[in-house]
Formats: sequence, C-alpha cells, structure tokens
Amino acid sequence: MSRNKIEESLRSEKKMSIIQCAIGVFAEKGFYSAKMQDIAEAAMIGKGTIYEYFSTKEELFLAVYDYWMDDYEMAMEQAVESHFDPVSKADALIDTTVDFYEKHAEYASILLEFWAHALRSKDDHFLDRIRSMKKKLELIGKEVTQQMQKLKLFKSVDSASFSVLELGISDGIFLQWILDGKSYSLREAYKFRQSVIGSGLMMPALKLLVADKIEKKLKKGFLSSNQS
Amino acid sequence: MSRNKIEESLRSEKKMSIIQCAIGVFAEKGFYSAKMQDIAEAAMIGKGTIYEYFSTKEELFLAVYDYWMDDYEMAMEQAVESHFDPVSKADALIDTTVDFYEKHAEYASILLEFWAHALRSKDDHFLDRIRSMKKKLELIGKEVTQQMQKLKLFKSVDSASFSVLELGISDGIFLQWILDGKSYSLREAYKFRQSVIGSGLMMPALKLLVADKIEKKLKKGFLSSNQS
Amino acid sequence: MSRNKIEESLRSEKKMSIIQCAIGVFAEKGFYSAKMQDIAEAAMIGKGTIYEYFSTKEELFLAVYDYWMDDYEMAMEQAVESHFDPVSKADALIDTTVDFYEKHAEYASILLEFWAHALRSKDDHFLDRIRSMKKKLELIGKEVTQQMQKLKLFKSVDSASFSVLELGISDGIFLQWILDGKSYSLREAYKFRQSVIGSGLMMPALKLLVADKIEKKLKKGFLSSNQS
Amino acid sequence: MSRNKIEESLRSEKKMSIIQCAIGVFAEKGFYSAKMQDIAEAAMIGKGTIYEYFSTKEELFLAVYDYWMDDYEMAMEQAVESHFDPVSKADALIDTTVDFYEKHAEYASILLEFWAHALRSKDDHFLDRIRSMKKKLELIGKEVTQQMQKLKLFKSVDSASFSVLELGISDGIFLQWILDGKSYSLREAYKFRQSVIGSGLMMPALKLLVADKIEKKLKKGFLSSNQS
DNA sequence: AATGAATGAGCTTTCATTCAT
DNA sequence: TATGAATGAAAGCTCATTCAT
Repeated sequence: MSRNKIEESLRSEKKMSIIQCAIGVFAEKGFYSAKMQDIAEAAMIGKGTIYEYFSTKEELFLAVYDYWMDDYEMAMEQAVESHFDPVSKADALIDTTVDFYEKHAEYASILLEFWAHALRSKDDHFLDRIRSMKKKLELIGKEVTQQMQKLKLFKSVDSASFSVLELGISDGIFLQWILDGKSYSLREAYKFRQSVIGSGLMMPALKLLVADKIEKKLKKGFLSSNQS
Repeated sequence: MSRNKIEESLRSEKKMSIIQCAIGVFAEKGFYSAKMQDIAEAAMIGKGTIYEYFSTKEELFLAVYDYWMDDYEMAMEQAVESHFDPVSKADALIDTTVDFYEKHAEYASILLEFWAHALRSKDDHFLDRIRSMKKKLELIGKEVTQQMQKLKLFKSVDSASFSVLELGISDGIFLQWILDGKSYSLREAYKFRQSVIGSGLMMPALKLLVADKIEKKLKKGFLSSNQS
Repeated sequence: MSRNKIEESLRSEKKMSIIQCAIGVFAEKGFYSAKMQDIAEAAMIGKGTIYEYFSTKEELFLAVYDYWMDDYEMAMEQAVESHFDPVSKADALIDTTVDFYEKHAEYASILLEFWAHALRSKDDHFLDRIRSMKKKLELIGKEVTQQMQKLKLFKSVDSASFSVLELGISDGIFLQWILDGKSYSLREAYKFRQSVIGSGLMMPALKLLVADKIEKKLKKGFLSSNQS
Repeated sequence: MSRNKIEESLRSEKKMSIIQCAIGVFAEKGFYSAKMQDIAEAAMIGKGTIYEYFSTKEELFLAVYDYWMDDYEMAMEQAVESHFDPVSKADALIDTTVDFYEKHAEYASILLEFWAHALRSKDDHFLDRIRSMKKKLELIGKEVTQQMQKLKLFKSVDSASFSVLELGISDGIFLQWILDGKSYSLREAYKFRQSVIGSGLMMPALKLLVADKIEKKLKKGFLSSNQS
C-alpha cells in the first residue's frame, strides 16, 4: 500500500471510530441534546478533531445514518444472494432484519429522529438517502415476490405494492416492539406476521404443506413470553 | 355555570388555542427549532403568557401530543360504536384512521419526534402516554377481531397479537406513505393491506363473497395513481 | 407623551447607553478583541440584552461610528450657522474640529479600525457611511471657500478640490498628533496649517492685515511646548 | 560564503517569501480574519512552517509592516540622494510617495489596522516602529526645507513643524484618496497640495517663475478626471 | 391575567498554536 | 527542516425562562 493509501485508510478508520462513538451519543441523547463535546469525549479526542472529519454536526448525523444503513443493506443483499429458492430468501430476509433490529434496538430513536429530520429539512439531502435505501429494499422484496409467483407459490399480486407494504409492516412492527418496551420476541412477531400474510397469499400447493404450522402460529400469537 | 367554572372554561379554551397553534409550529420546525416566541406569535399572545398555561416547553409538547391523540382516540371509539357488525366496524376503523392521518399528514414529524423523545426520556412520562394510547387502540382491535371470530368470519387467531400487529402495520404504512412523499393513495394502501390480510384470515363463508374483489385488488396494488 | 412614545424613548436611551459603553470598550480593545461580554459588563447589563438592541456586533460597531459622527456633524453644522462672515466660519470650523478631536482622542483607534473595516468589507454599508459623512463636510468646506472667494479674500481656487484637500489635511494632522503621542498642541498644529495655507491663498487685502501674525506663527511652528 | 551563511541567506529568503505572501492576505482580510492557513497556502508551505520563522501571528504582522516601511524608507532616501537641489528633491519625494502609495493602495487597510493596533497595544513595540519611521521621514523633510530656506526659496518657517505637517498632509491625502474610492488622480492631488502650500511659502524670487502654473493648478483642482 | 424586556447558560464552530513524525 | 493532525480556549449568538409592571 502506498504512503497515500495508508494515510487515507487511517483517516477512514478514524472517521469510522468517530461515527461509532457518535451513534451511542446520538441514540442516548438525541440529535439536539447530543453535544459535540460529548461525542468528542466518547471518542477520546478533542472537540476540534471531529471537525477535521465532519464539517458540521448535521453531516456527522448523516454519516451515522449512512453507516448504519449501509450495514443493513449489505446484510440484506447478502441474505438474498446466499439462498436460491425464494422461500429461503424470504426467511433469510426476515432473519437478517430481526437480527439487525435486535442488535440495534437501542439506536431506534436515531432512526425516528432521522426520519423526522428528513421530513422537515429544507433540502432533500436527508430524504433522498432514506428513499434511496427504501428503493433498494423494495427492489429486493419485489424480486423475491416475483420469484414466488413464478414458482406458483404465491397468488397473483402486484409485487411492487406488496414490497412497499412489506417494508411498512416491517418498520411498523419494529416500532411497536420498541414502544412496547421490547416485551415480546421481535422474531416471533415477524413470524406471526409472515403467517398472517402467507396464509392469504400462498397458493394451495404450498399452503397444504404448512397449513398446520401456520394455524398453530396464528392461534398462539407472539405475546406469550415463552416461545417455543 | 358558576363564576369559577366560567373562568375555568375560558382558561381551558385559551389553553386549547395555544395547543392548536403550537401543533403547527412544532410540525414545521420540530421540537428544538420551534421557538416559544414563534408559538406565541402564532397564537397572537405574549411569550410570557404561554407560561401561564404550560410550565415548560416540554409540557406544551406533551399537551400537543395528548390533544392530538385524544382526537384520534375519540374518533376511533366513535367509529366502533356507530356500527354493529364487526365487518363494518373494521371498515370504519380504517376509514377513520385514514381520514385522521391524511388530515394530519403534515404533523407526522411531530409523531416521530415524540416517539424518539419518549424512547430517550429518563422519566416514563412520555412513554406512558404512548402506551396508554396504544392499549386503548389494541383493545378496540381485539374486540373487533373477537367478534369476527365469534361470527365465524375469521379464522382462529390470537386476537391480542393480531391487534398489536394491526397497529404496527397501520403506523408502518403511514410512515412509508409519508416518507414516499405521499405519492400514492393512503386509503388504497390500507385497502390493499386489508385484502392481503383478509385473504389469509377470512373463513370460507366470507371469503367466497369477496374473493373476486380481493383478487382484483391484490393484482392492482395501490401504486398506480388513478384508483377507481 | 403617549405610552408608546415613552417606551420608544426609553428604548432609545438604553440604546445610547449601550453605544456609549461600547465606545470605550471598542477603543480600548479594538473591534475584534472587544467581547460582547465586556461591553455588557461595561453597560452593566446581560450579554443577551445587547442583542435586543443590536442584532450583531458589527451593527453595534456601526452604531458607535454613527453616534460619533452625528455628534461631529452637528457640531460642524452649528459652527457654520452661528457665524456670518466666512473667516469666522473657518475659524469656528477649526475650533470645533480641534475640540472634537481633543475630546475623543482616546477613540481614535476606532476611527482607524472603522476605516480599515470599511475598506475591506464586502458590502458598502460601512464605506457608504464614511462617504456620506465626508460629502457633508466637503460641502461645508466648499461653501465657506466660495464665500471667501466672493468676498475677494481668497484667490481663485477650485473650491471642491480645496475642500477635499482640507479634509485630508485635517485627518492627517489628527493622525500624526495621535501617533506622536499627543506631544504637542493639536490646536497649534491646526493654526500652523491655517497659516501655511492662508499664506498662499489669501488675497493681498486680507493678507496685509494678518501678515505679521502669520509670519510669526510660521517661524514659531507648533512643536515648542509652551504656546502663547 | 560559508555553509552557515548560505543557510542563513536561504532562511532569510524564505522569510521574505512568507512576508510577501502574508501582505496580500492581511490586506484582503485584515489581521483578524486572515488565517495562518491562508497565508501558508498563499506561500505554498505547511501551516507549521510559518512558525519556524515567526513565533506568533502578531510578529508576522509586525514583520509585514517593517518590510513595507523599509521599502518606503529606502525609496525616500534614494530620492533625496539622487538629486542635488532641494526643489528637485522635494519633487522626487512627492513622486516617490505617490508611486509607493499607488503601488500599494490595496494594502492601505493594513496601514490603518497597524496604526490602530499600535495605538491600543500595551507594549510600545508597534508604536515605536511607527515613530522611528516617522522620525526618519521628518528628518528628510526638515533637511529639504532647510535647504530651501538657505537658498532663499522658502520663507522663514519652522522646518521641524513644517515637516511634521507635510507628513500629516501626505498621509491625509492618501487616506482621502483611498476612502474616496481612488476616484481621482493621487498625483494630481499631491501636486495641488504642493501648489497650495508652495503658493504660501515661496519667496517672491521663486514664486514669480511658477506663479502662472500654480494659479492654473489651483483653479483647475484635481477632481476633474482628465488631467493634463 | 398578560406581557415582553432582561437574562445567562450553553451551544456550535473557529483557528492559533503545538508537536510527533 | 517541514509538516499538518490534533487541540481546546474562546467567542458570538440563541432562546427558554423569569419577573416587574
């Protein structure tokens, strides 16, 4: 590696370190109550040093979001790529999402605040990031849905609409879970959701195979604490 | 009405007026960027006067949320009470929700911010309000679901879990709709959701009646702009 | 006086009080080293209060300059108006200038800094003030010069150019006096200047009357400390 | 040249290069707004390198002033030395001054700021430089004046006072010229000044020779744009 | 009750200076 | 010698809150 590249890499590493520290502070205090001082202290650097890497607090906030979403996106992409049949893919996507959300549950407030920020911000910078992320996820969902349909596993349904709906449901469940104080299993909630939806969209062929399991799941719900 | 009561009533009216003006300001600027001065100006009163009714900015923010949620709650309660059969009730709930969300779309960022605020706040004040609201809505959902099941319209499903899921889905769809720039019809998205879920949970008796309609809806999706 | 006017007047008074305190601080420390805190302390008010009257530090600086120049301008106008013959007017103008400069000698650095600021400032706000002030003084000088010429006391000279020159000379002498540590009498320096110039521009009629006096003045100079 | 001397010389050269670059930056932005970074960039060296040559920003500012004044002083000394008769010397001094000021007009704000700085500075460091410079120029002026008197070209006038006055006038005219946006010829203004003063101090012998020219100059002034 | 002038804690951001390399 | 990453003191400005009227 050339001298230049090493420096570049060091710089990038330090940037990451700041971002990681910032995540914790933003999550705990929120964008406005998080002070640059706090973040600097968390990263054990001088206040001014942050400004060597990010020109404003807002930019750092954006970087935090990006860092996080890149992580999620990569995980999701890997999930689809490592499976061949769409049913496994769908399962893997849910698993990945649940893993991610469970791991980052404490940072949920950042997500909410970021969305709020984006909705209000004059420039579309923030909103654009969110939408570009959503587009990618919608695409993944759409493809899996279409594969399901091709294999006659799913009824005929507008795959784009369904993908958007799925995304909304996913965020919605996560949100409830957080607001409910994580008092139940997020994974079970996702599976329950899958049962409800699957129950409606599966073609008879597939349905027969899993009908019993689904029926049981529906009856059981996800609120009882001891899940099998 | 006694002298005292009249005064009390006047006081309450003024409080409402402040809240109503505050909603707009909070929605536009967000909690932190909204200035007490802005709110005072919007309400055409002096800055100090706000403090006669609310002791801090945070308390006013809380009042704004309460005011809003009370509205929603009342509308929802009225929706269930004015219908007898559960199917109409379910339809009415959706209608009410869509009406409410469409009407207050511009205030969505408050909701997000409030949630974020609540998740972070040391005291559970904020979170408690949210949960108490959620409990009420979950109860309504649970009852309707149980009625559906009693009438053999719905499959056997844990009504509490289902109600929680429904709430999450509802918020999730709204959120996507907002983040997507309200580029499609919120009502159609809700109906699509209903078709997906209904398709899975309806008992054959009910299903036969609406199978065609549902099938069409699923095929069509909600993203095409000109909805019938 | 109406309620409104009283308030307006109080406000104006407070503004003046801030300006007066700011003059001292700006003079002592210079624009950049003068802290808003310092000025607030000098005025015995809170830091924030200054911002109720001036929106930025720069605006306060401008106000300080204006306050000062208005003073000077008024004194100069009064000087010309209270005399009828141009010779007395010229004497009065010099007296007024010397009085003013002697009184405000300690604030000279503000003047210099203001000029420097004006020369650099992107917007012509500052420069415009200076020029408008200069225009007024030039006009006064021009009129007196023309009156002198009309009365055949002065040789034929371009009155506008002469007025500009006089202004430059006036500022220049003041500047030297300050930089020389006020080691001689400013008034004597001005009179010396008047002798030098008068000696050149007076018509014989006037010259004869004052030739002796002028000659003495020129010989004596203004550097010897004990002036008669 | 010894190894040591060569290094010394190189060091000195680099110092000069920094000073020259600093002049431009100080002039454009002013002492406070000029950033060491800007200066480093202008000199195409690292920020830290400046500190190898100047221990503080203030010292660099001082060096800039010295560099500049040394230039002026040398030019003035050369002007007197290269002429023998005092009239030519006086003309040469004016020419040199005008040349210098015209060439460095853009740096005028530095001069003003430096003066302001000097007047305020606790230590007399800055003020001493200015005074030592002034002393040299006053001496030059005094000698020329005395030569004029010796040759009976000038009336009897206190040469020291006159020299101080001349210096003040010179700075004053320059200042006006700058503040007036250089809207007229600085050289013409200086010549006009010379006519006014010369007219008063010349002895009849010299006066007769140039009376016509002077009279014309006085009538014409220096404000009309197309000068002959 | 209603007001808005006054306040000062507290913020982000800047930048001269240092120092390890 | 030359560098520029790191630093933290410092300052302008904001705004929730207070309180005299």
